[in-house]
Amino acid sequence: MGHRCCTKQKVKRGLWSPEEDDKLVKHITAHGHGSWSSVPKLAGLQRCGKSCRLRWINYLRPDLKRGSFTAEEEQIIIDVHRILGNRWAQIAKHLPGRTDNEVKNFWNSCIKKKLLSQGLDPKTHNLLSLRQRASNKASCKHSQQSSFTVFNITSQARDTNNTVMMAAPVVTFPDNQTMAKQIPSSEPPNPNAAYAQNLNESTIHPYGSSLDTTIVSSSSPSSTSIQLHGLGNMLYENPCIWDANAIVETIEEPSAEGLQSLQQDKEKICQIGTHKFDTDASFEIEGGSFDLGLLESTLMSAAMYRDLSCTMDDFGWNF
DNA sequence: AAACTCTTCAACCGCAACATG
DNA sequence: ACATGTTGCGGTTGAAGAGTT
Repeated sequence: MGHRCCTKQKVKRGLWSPEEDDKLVKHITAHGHGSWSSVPKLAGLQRCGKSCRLRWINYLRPDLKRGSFTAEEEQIIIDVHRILGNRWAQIAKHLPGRTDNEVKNFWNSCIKKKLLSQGLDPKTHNLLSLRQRASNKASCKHSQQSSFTVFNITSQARDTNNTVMMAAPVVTFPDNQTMAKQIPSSEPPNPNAAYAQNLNESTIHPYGSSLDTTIVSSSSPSSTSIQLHGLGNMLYENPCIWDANAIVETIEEPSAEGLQSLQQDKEKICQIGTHKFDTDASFEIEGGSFDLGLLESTLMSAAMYRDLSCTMDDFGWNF
């Protein structure tokens, strides 16, 4: 069964031969593609227009970048995917010379596995529950890591005096300290309302991190304030993480040594270089210097993965 | 060396949105 | 308003090559 556009004609399918490529390139270079449905006839090809279009876009276009993806490109894909999900065409727009098909294939063959091996759900970028991770581990040959990054902030931020630029540390926890608990969802039906509510009210717990992060203001689209609290909230009052898909699991009370270690982490985070922040300090993240890595760990994974596609479109990705 | 399994990625499929008459 | 054609997209398939037994 061929495409609807070419059911009347006899068309060739499958891989393209160099001769066919040559015909297509010559035709489009000389005349442009115009209406794709007319291209096969004009170019002397026994293909349907759809197939010609695909071949040109994914393989023959002169502006295509060939070869493996760089680490930088990979990071862009991960970051943008975290926000947009499987919108390959949108993601590809952030990678000059790459096609949606290429990005999709790279995701499915490489990045997906990499995230799984790090204990992250490739759909949501949240941490997998213990059960999910266990089942994944059984099928993943390369998941021998004893710890993984759960909170990776690379953004620049200013302290309350608006003077000090900081780079927050990466905080990792060993596997045996990872736990997840689902907050019972009483989600309003309107995703925009849910998003607004999350931004304005909800407390986000970067799972496994010693930071308790609260969005305290979102009045301006170009800036977001994030407040850092102490550990106690997370560990005792609301020991939980937003995770729409997670299986509910019990959180064990931390041991005395664990608490001490967490307190040390807390102090480390508040002590950046020579500058010491109050543990309840607020940091304002400017839109211009807002790194996707921050988005990753705070806003998105926690608040937005509830099918907020309409909100995503309004996000205005202007790199 | 042969058989089998796994991985990659080009190409296909079906659907939705849009354009045109 | 409707029918038809075109374009673009995301999910899926399967051939080919690489790796393993």
